[in-house]
Amino acid sequence: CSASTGVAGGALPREQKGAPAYCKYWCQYPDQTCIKRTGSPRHRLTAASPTSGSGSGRCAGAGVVLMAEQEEEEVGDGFWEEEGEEEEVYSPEDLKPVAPDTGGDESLRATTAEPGDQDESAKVEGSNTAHLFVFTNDKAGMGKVDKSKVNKVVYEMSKDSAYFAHASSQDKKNDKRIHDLREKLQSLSLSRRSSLASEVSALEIKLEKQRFCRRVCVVVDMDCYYAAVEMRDNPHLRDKPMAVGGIGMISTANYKAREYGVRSAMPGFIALKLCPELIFVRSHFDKYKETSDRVLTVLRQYDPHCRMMSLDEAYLDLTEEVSRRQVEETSSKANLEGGAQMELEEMASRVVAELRAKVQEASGGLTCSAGLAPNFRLAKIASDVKKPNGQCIVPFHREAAIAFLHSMPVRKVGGIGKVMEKTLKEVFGVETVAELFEKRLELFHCLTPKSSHWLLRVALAIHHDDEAKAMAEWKTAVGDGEDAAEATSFQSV
DNA sequence: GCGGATCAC
DNA sequence: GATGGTGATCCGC
Repeated sequence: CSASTGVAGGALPREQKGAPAYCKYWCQYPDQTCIKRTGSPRHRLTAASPTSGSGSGRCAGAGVVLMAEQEEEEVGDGFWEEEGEEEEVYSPEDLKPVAPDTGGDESLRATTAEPGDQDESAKVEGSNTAHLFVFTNDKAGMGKVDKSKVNKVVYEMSKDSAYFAHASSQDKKNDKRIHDLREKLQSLSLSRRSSLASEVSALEIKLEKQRFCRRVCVVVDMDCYYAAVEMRDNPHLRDKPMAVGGIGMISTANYKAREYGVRSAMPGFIALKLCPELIFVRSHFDKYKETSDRVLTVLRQYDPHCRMMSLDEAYLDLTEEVSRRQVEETSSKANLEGGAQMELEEMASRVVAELRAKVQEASGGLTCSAGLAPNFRLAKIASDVKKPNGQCIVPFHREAAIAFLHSMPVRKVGGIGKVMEKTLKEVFGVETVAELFEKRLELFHCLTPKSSHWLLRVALAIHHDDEAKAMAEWKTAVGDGEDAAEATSFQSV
């Protein structure tokens, strides 16, 4: 899971969407196993300048708002833990606590309310800087960490550096964009709003037709992978705070280290300040690769086309495997009783639990976490929910998918990074996906059509290309009879 | 097509 | 003292 790669061994970016078919980096799988299955392009979103009419086409001025379109991984590591097999069927209550900014840190609770001008005023020395760092967003397994304390240390160690100066200057530019967007937002008239309302609702209906809920998408993510491999090979490291990487940058930290707030993508010298007894281990990519290959062998038994996104993360489509087992189960049970088919959720969970056990065996005891959902965007997010060594399933119907996603902070969505997170929060007051949906008219007013469309799909828990294709395949596989009628019933609102 | 920005790992 | 390296994509020019 986590692993930022820079440090030792030299620069090893993970494979991204839309990459060439042959991954020339760490995961050298010539047969394309290392690229993501759905190569949808990212796009970047721009705010229309207040002066230029938004409408179609170009808009001069203003800046970038976001990039998007992918079901990318949260860098979510979990902490190392050998026991505690967990399995989770998602239900709304369970996820409530996951919601946005529950953990302390009032400093981040910014100036959302008044859309006026507090441009330069907010120079309150260090109070508001956590968002400048990638590694300050919350991660699995760091619940007990005193975030404000960590943020303070990070700030103290950084404030005079060139890095910080650069980050601040970038942030300032973004503040300007935020300011422009706020102005744009204020220009939203009632009549404009009502025309947007009909436009957007028509779009929702169209998107809804792309929904397909019967695909079993699974994201498997190894728990703090590099650190886990190192601890497997050096068991005495297990009860000590340890990080893979160096003084410059940390790839992965074990759970002991995370108790101190140490995490991936954090510079080692800051980590050392947070945890003076931290042990640094240099990375051994050959071992990670070798173990990863063994894991891949297991995964291919379940989906021969499974894709490794990196050494520690894989995307599988288990639709066929689960369906096959359902049939098996039904026919064997039919001899005894009337044999109702086992629920899709139940069978999928069972298959994934089995898969994870095999992964653990094949990797010499490493644990992984998994997310199951009707599309990969959701599965990716779900894979982080029960980390470490657990799995989370989003039931295969529309309401569950939406409820699950709506409970999430927008930052959990692949493609929304720290810049977009701040923009959404400060311009629209949006922190969760539910709020994203509530503010869809405002978004359509202020952002480019492309941006708004993408965000609407996110808010509806639809992953378009992905699902449309899967649905088409499913329909043909199933034939055109009544089953096809059933297929359409799944997409109905 | 380039430069800048964002996101991902 | 000090904050990785790389690919992909998109926008504005």
